[in-house]
Amino acid sequence: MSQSEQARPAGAAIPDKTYEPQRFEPAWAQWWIDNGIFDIPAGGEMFSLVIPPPNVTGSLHMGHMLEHTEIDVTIRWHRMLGHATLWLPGTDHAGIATQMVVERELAKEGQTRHDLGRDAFEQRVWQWKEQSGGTIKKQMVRLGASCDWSRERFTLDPGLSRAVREVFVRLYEKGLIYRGAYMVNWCPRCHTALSDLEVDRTETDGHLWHIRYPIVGSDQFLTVATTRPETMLGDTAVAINAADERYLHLHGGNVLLPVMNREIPIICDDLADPEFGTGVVKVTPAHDPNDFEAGRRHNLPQIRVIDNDAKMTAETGRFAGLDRYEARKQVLEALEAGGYLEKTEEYRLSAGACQRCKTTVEPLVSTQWFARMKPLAEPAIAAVADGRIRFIPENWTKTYNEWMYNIRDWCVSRQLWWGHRIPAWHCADCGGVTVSREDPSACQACGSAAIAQDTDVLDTWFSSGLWPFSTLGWPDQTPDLARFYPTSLLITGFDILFFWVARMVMLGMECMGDVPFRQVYIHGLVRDADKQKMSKTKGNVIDPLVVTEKYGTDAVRMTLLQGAAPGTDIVLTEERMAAARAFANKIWNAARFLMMNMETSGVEPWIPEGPIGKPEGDAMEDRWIFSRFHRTAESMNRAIANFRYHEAAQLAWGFVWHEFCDWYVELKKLRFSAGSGLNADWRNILALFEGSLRLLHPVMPFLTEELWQRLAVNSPGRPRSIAQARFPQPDPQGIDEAAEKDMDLLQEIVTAARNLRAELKIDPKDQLSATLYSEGRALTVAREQSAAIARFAGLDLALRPGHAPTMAGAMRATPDFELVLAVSDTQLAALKQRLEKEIAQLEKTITNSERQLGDEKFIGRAPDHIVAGMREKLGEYRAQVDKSRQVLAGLA
RNA sequence: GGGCGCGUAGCUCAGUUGGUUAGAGCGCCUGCUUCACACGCAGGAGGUCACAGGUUCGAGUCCUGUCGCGCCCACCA
Repeated sequence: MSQSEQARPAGAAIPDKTYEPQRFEPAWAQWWIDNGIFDIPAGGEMFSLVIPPPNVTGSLHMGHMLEHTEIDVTIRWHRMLGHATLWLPGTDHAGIATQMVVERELAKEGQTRHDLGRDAFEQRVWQWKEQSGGTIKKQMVRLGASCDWSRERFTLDPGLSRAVREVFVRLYEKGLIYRGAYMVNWCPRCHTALSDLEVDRTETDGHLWHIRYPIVGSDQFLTVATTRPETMLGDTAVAINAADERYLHLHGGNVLLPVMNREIPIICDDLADPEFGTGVVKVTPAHDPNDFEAGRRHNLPQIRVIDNDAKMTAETGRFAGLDRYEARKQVLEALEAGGYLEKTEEYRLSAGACQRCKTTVEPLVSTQWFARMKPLAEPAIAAVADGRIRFIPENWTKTYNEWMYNIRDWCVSRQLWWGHRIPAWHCADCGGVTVSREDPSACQACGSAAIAQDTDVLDTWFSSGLWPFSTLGWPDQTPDLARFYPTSLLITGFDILFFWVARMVMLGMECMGDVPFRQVYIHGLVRDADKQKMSKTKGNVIDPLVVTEKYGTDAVRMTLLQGAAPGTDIVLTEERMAAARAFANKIWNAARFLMMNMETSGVEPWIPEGPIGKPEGDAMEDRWIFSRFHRTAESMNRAIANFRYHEAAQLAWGFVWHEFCDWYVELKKLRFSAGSGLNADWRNILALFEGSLRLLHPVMPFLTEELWQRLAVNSPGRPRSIAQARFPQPDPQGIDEAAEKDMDLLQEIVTAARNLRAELKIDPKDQLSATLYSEGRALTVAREQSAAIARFAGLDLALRPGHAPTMAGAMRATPDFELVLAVSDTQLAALKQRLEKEIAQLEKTITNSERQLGDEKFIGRAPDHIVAGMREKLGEYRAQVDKSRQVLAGLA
């Protein structure tokens, strides 16, 4: 017997009194894996999904847990439908993010990556990766993720790196990757270029400075407005609009750049908007994307005035070496001193910040590698347009299209050390570039051996863009690739729709000639009780490990799913988790109760073989619960298929608690008897309970496995795990409308009686006589269920056809029946007394309220809400006293 | 500047193509240690479905507008 076999609970033992998920969840998590429960069968309908690989930057947060729970529900459901189901797990090296984390670690030791050198630093990051990747795997296992760990992948695995290299070379050969000096977003802290997506726009308060540029050969000047005066040092023109008659005569002339004392031309360009500011704009081709374009249109020189550290370059003369913000100050002082500063306005401006380190990015011209996107976007647009890929919720299609239609080239090179090294070699002799699948030994162009590999690495999303096929063995034609690509479904967050989803579609179409997935379900964000996004900096994160330890994994999963309505965010609170734990506890105790009764009845743990159809025998409660079971199964299958997880969770919850436990088990209590053995009652109960566990299994895998194993212990033909059992499918044969109607009547009779008793404040222990009048089916139901009515409603019921002779006080009327309680003299007296006392007290309160509300001083001085509140209360007292008087009158 | 979404019970949210009396969980009130469960049982209060129009036999659900809130995209100094 293996260690994990031993870790299983002891057979059929009746569950302990308290539900303590911590005692069995970790054991089952490990047992599933050790026993190959998630192994994929050789044949059958295929269902595949690749995980959105978490970054190896640390551990998993609630967003991951939500995502993994949704994935796991879908995966377990498909597995239980008998499909060959693959959930491929893995992690992303997350270039810039991980490098930053490790650099921070180094900083604590007073070191930089440069102190270590590239190789040693990479080793260091690998160490970190091993640790973080291990933590992530451990967490996923603990959360019950039913993935196939034998297929676990990492974006820097040799196989995946080969795929990256293959794609890079292919795209390069097709002219879809090029290298050149263009305007990029540069992070002066991370020291790397960034793609547009990696720049967050944030609005800040700033200024708009109006600067006078003297016109050469005149005593006039042109006033330009800028938010970044320090860049003027690199101006190589000023622009006016060709349609702007105010300045048109100046076209072709020059202005003298203040401070720098350089003559620069006045050009006509649409860059200048006559409506904005003065209608004249300075042109700094080296430091602004628009100016860069304008500069190319007019062949303007680019003067680099800010370097990679965001310090001023030698080009700026006396400002050289200054930080960009210090330079701004000093440039402004110089302008002021020279009388060039016309005015300063308050201005709201948006600046780009590095997504990772929040440093303000510097737009500058830099030689980088770019991927041409338009040709890749076209097939990606078509794939969605013609329905080969479907977004759920559908409106994400629009967002996707919007981005695809306006796509711009993608800067794929990063000046980092952690990532896939760009497979390009530069020749020291001829300057030629050799891009190759195999490491070259000589320059392709001139044959020189003096070549060195490009020092840049690729954007981390380049490799994750290949994830759906690189993980399956591509570029080799592996059996997995043939079997599982295209994948069936992707479940991910909208925050990486462009970063990842869009790129997977483009690269999948390009490399595989087919879509990477057929459906994309976009889930919401996990928020805290104040609807705030969870973030480490805000300190409002709920740690999955902490709450799963506290409430149990099943309860947290249930809570997440209950909130997971498509298109909405998930508000996660501890109250909800506590409620979900109560639900788990309820099931636990139902199982405990059943097993205790099985013992006294002499019933061995047992689960039926084959699907659930109709009940044995013709007891109403059996026919009813089977019917409700099939309807629930039908709805749940549909809900999960349509990603309506909240609905699936609610259906399971409502059925198990409010139908199975509240009514069915209560009704069955009337039929338990010692030594009865495995009779029809038990076979029906156990079939339904076991079926309910299967319904619930995708949502609450641990609890259901734990209880199922206890029930299934002596059933030889069973699967090893409930995870391998079939998910319940509705059987029309089991639908019984007559039983449902009868049950409705029984519930109405019982509820009416309970309601009356509560209203008349009759002691729950008092058994009452009552008469039920009806012209229909209610009499039959009441006769057949008289034992249940006696127990649930405390009524000894007499049955009469027709209607009640008088409208007595203790009566409840429905369209189907009238129920009249016989209240005995002593009860009546007690009731009268209680009512009279209540009325007297109420009248006293009412008198006091009326006196106070009649006092003008009080009305005048007391705050309005107090007065209003008191008036409202008075109304309530009056209504209550009226009701009590009526009841009293009815009883008299 | 474009695009998307939200505003339903005290709180957090469901309510898929418009259809009989708008639901859940929590919270609140009342009563119950009923032999599985007080992480429980039973009963109850609480909603002009943001506002104003419109379409319809019928609107929380569709249309228009207003107000409030959030998110995404965008090269205007």
